[in-house]
Amino acid sequence: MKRTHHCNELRSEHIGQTVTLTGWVHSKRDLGGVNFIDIRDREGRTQTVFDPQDVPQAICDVAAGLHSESVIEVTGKVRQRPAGTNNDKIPTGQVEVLATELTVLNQAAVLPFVIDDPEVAAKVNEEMRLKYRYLDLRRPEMLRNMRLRSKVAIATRSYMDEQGFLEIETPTLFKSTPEGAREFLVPNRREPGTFYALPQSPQQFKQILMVAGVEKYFQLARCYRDEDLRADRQPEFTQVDIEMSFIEREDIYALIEGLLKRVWKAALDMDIPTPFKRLTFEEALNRFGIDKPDTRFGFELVDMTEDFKGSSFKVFSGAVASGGVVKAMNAKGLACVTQGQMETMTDYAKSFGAKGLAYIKVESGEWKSPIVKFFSDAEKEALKTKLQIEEGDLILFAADQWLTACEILGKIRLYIAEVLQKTGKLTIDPKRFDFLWVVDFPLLSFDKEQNRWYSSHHPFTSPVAEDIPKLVSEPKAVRGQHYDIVVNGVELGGGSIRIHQPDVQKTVFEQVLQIPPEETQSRFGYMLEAFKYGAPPHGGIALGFDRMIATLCGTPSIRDVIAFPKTAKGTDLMTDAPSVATARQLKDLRLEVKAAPPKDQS
RNA sequence: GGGGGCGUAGCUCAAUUGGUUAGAGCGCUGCCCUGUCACGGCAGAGGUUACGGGUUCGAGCCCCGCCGCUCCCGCCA
Repeated sequence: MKRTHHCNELRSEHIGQTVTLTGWVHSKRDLGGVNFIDIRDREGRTQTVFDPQDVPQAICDVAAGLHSESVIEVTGKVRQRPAGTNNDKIPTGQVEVLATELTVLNQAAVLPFVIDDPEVAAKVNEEMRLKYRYLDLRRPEMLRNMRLRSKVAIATRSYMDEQGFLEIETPTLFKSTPEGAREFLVPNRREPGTFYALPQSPQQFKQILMVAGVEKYFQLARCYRDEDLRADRQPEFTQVDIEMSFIEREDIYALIEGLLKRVWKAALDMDIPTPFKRLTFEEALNRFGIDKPDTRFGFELVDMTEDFKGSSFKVFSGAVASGGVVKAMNAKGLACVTQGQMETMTDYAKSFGAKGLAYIKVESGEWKSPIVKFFSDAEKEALKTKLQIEEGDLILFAADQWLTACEILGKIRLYIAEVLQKTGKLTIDPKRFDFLWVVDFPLLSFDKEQNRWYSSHHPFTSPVAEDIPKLVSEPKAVRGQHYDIVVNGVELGGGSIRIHQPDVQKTVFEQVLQIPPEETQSRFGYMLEAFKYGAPPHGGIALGFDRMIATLCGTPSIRDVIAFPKTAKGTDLMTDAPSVATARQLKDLRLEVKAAPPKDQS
């Protein structure tokens, strides 16, 4: 190509030069005689002029017939724009290119949707944007996201390299380990009836790399999980996967704080303060009702258990009597909620397992509530003091087992913040990033349905050393050496110090998680084996790369930061994947499909 | 697996309580226009109201089903 400059390059100092630009027809203004065409490439845009007084009519005619988004090559002389016609909106607005030659490299058909007007384009249905992803990605907003993603990937690599880490790739055709997330299976043609699985993460390989003496590993790893999707979940996604040997939790905190500092600087030119705050799991739940608190606004939860344990309001005292708690939250200034909004909130709370949502509205100096008549003066006084109740407040309650009560109010807290933001009563600075570590998670959680303990994080998480004796006798009390990194209520990542002693690992698998020994052997035998031959103490972390980019870009959906994302049902609207396999393919794999073929949709 | 929202012209949206020929802006086509940059002006084309049933004298609107997109719960060690 003869391109001499990109479309965001020409300035006054180029006046007089003959240049060639290539790019897309961004917009066209045909004034009957003179014709202006803004040519755009990924860097920006430049105005070109087709004036019949200066160029042959034939060229002007071709220019006049161009559709938006056609690809052209324009050669001409850079000149100062006539006085009063500068365009301050674009950096090249001082000059224009007087075209002398025009080549149409690709005449574009009429577009399915406009992409030159950012406001209109931003409203286009996502279905349309996904089907014509190549058009959507041409929008400057999307291009910016892709650029930022690239910058962050490179900053990550350079930081990790400086810290002495090796970037090592691990297989994506892996062994099926049917625990945790559902896996994508890949049939093995060489031995029909056997399957690979796509890894949910490189967890086991990175630990093996530690046994292999790598000491410091990282990878921008693609991970696959066949679970239902959300705005922040895709069936395939990218993790910044990290593992180190001979370290403790503090080493990981310092490493990641340094990495995020570098990333925020590279992406947003922001200096984020370190070290980050730390919250225990218990404190996070107690104050915010969630293990990934958004600390950019108040409405913290308050414990009222002691004050209501003897209450004549049986819903509260009953909950305490059966080992539960009473939690309250002051939604400052929200007494104005309508009955309808209150019902919506109650339904919302019920969807998380609440039996109801008790409340007090403080209006005209009065406590308006169906339950306040059951409260003693002492109870009212306790509420007033602990919750700092004032005129116009709305108090919400949850009385249940500790975790449930906290989580219900935690969800309501987020819901309220969202409502207040929409109505403009709460403003959060978009440039504010509240980082924090959540630590001291319980190693195990109990599954009531299956009547057994399962790993809160994963079965390789090391218990806090002094808790190891309690593994079998008192599983509930064992703390894990697990940590999560959280920003603005988004779980950016999590990790742990791992178990490196085969006997402890075996105890966890067989005695705590009660996986039968033969199953342990077939699924994790190679790890237990590897740990026999000199496994260093090690630990690591994985950061959700897509979520991190989405946070940096200020978008709630990771689809906006993935070039070719899938829909909520896991389909690719551009290529129409997944699709049926041919009879020949199935025969090779010795697979028979029993499901009815999908219905054609119109 | 469950719940909510949406689906009307190429795009974004209207369409009173179920009532005449389903409208607007942008885009598109044609004509006019020599300094625009969201250029402007005139004219025009464009609809199986996602799809399939039903109720009704009459359905974009009500009911049932179905497909797609989306948000949430479950799920995501």
